[in-house]
Amino acid sequence: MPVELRLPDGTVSTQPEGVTGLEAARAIGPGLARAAVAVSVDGHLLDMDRPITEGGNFRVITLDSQEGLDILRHSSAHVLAQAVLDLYDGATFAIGPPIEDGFYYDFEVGEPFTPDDLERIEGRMREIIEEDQPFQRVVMSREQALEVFSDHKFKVEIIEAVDPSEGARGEEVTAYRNDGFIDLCRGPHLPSTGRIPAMKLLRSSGAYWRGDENREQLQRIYGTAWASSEQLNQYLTRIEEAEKRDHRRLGPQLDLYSFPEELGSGLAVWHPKGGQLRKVIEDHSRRMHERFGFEFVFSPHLGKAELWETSGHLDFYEENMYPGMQRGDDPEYRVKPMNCPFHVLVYKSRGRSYRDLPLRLGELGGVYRYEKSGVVHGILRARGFTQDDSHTFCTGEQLQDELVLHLDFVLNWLRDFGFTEFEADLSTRPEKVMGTPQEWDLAERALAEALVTHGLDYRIAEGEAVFYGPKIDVHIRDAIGRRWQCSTIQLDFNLPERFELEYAAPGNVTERPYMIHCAKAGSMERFTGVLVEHYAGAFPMWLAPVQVSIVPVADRHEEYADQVAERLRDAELRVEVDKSGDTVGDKIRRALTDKHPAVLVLGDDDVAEGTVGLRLYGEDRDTRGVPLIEAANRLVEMARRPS
RNA sequence: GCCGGAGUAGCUCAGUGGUAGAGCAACGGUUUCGUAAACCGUAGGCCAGGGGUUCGAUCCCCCUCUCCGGCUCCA
Repeated sequence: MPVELRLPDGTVSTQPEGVTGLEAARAIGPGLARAAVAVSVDGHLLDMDRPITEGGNFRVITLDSQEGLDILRHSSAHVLAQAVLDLYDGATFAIGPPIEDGFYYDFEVGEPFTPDDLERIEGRMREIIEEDQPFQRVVMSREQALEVFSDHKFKVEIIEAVDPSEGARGEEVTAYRNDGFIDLCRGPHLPSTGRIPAMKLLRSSGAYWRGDENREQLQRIYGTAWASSEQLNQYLTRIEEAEKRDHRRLGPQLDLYSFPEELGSGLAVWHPKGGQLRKVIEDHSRRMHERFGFEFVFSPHLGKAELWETSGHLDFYEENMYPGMQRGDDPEYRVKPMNCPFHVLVYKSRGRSYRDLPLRLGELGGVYRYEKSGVVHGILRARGFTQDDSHTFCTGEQLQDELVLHLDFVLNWLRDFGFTEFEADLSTRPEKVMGTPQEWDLAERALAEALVTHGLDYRIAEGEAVFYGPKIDVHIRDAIGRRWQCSTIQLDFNLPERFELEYAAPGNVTERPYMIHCAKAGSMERFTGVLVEHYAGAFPMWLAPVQVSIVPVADRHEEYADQVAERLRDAELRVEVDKSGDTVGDKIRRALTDKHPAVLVLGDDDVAEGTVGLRLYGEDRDTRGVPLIEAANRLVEMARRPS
């Protein structure tokens, strides 16, 4: 019986039963058939030489699509494993999936790989690609597979983990063979190794088997593969560009902050320009908090260990806390890793009535967490940082509206800083929890509704919530498409319980309030670091530490430059006058490399006419003879902060 | 915390088992200049820290600290 293949344009291609993907593609066009790496029937990907037995929606997969690239990278990972097994006696292999922009493969070998090893392996891979070995799909029983892979313990573990209850297929295992190499794999693969157009190994590192730090540490090799060497080069350039945005490089370069070795790992000092930047961000945070009905509180950096026992942090968070400190017979104290217990104490400072609720308490609170030494990463992951933290106490009836308000706050906040793409995760109940199933249902539903109210796309992270309540994490995409987690809205059934929080409900019934933790920027340090990378250091004018650089052409223009500066400072602009003895070109170059949004060049004509030469960052031309008033108005307009 | 790599002037980097080098920045002088680097000069170093091997260590070995790439974790 012939199979009917519905092409993406709606036409139907009727083919004999058992037609291969390659033949079907050829029927559409020989060029397409040459470019094809796999076909898709009703969403199922098949190798080019697999017979098609049932019709459906048919697509030819080429390297122009993400699916095609995934196949390319998966096949590249196989070639990587093949090369490693060829070159290293006793090496065994674990898993090797395609990932964003590339692939990796995990190995167990005697010695970790060195950069020289990578070169050798890449050389062997090129030979395999040159030999154009066909990938052959092999179907075998579990028993056969266990036999074939008996020397490879990780493969055996994978085969044994295949759930036989998954219908008839559960007893079958597929693998792909090329030359003497065979690897377990669902496929599909490229028709042959020669179909890998461009590939490069990037680095090696350690990685735990199954991501479990208690299990074997394997050696992972990362690589990338692309449809052409142009695309590969573009990708490598993109990596370089991303490196130039690195906040650890740009921050010190722009004199924002630094990480003195004497200070300690994960700790930064903020320089005046970084301080200015943070002040603008934090001022905006305070204004927004007030606008959304939050009240500011302050709390100390440490508190009695007993407080952290009551809050439960010493049970579930101690490994992230700095050790206790104690003097003589005084009680032990702990530096705070979170602000919540303090805000709870504010709540408890007097009896509360339903009329007090919702009570929204906010603080830019400095916290300290003992991060594992391998994870600190500039100001994106520090040991001391400042949360724009808030804790809202409300009744059950208020919960829904409060969540909507918090999410509204978060999104407004992020938009003000130029982020437009958001993705949310809704983390739901894990196995062990505080709170009743009814409470969790209520809370998860309330969070989901808040997300829907804002028309925000979200993913449900099943079972990923912490034990004390479900939460929403909001992720942003930056200018070059990277995803960052900043904001979080977290419900808490635990602390109100542990601290026995209460309020008097109407009719003088005692009730327990709900509690919502919320961070908008997350940490001021991380958020600032993300902004540095997002804008590559060239901040929008309202954020820029120096908004206007004034460049007098010669010494005799300095007096006028001071006058202009004063005029602009009166208009609340942040202005610097460059009085170094350097040439005009040099001074302009410095202002531009420091990424100042505006440069005013002042010479004889300007002194005579009361004008300025205006040059804006990102524009490679300048405008001469702009009247000072006009320039000032324009700059003030550009520097306006989001209201 | 784990695996690997690295640490030389403020920054970017050369360098060698035998007294430490460049460019930029800094400082001094000359230049006073109209849109991305004027010229001359000066100074700057416990070669991350500590131990060892050696006649001699910045270089070789060990430990510690810090950073980088990952894993795990995460604001």
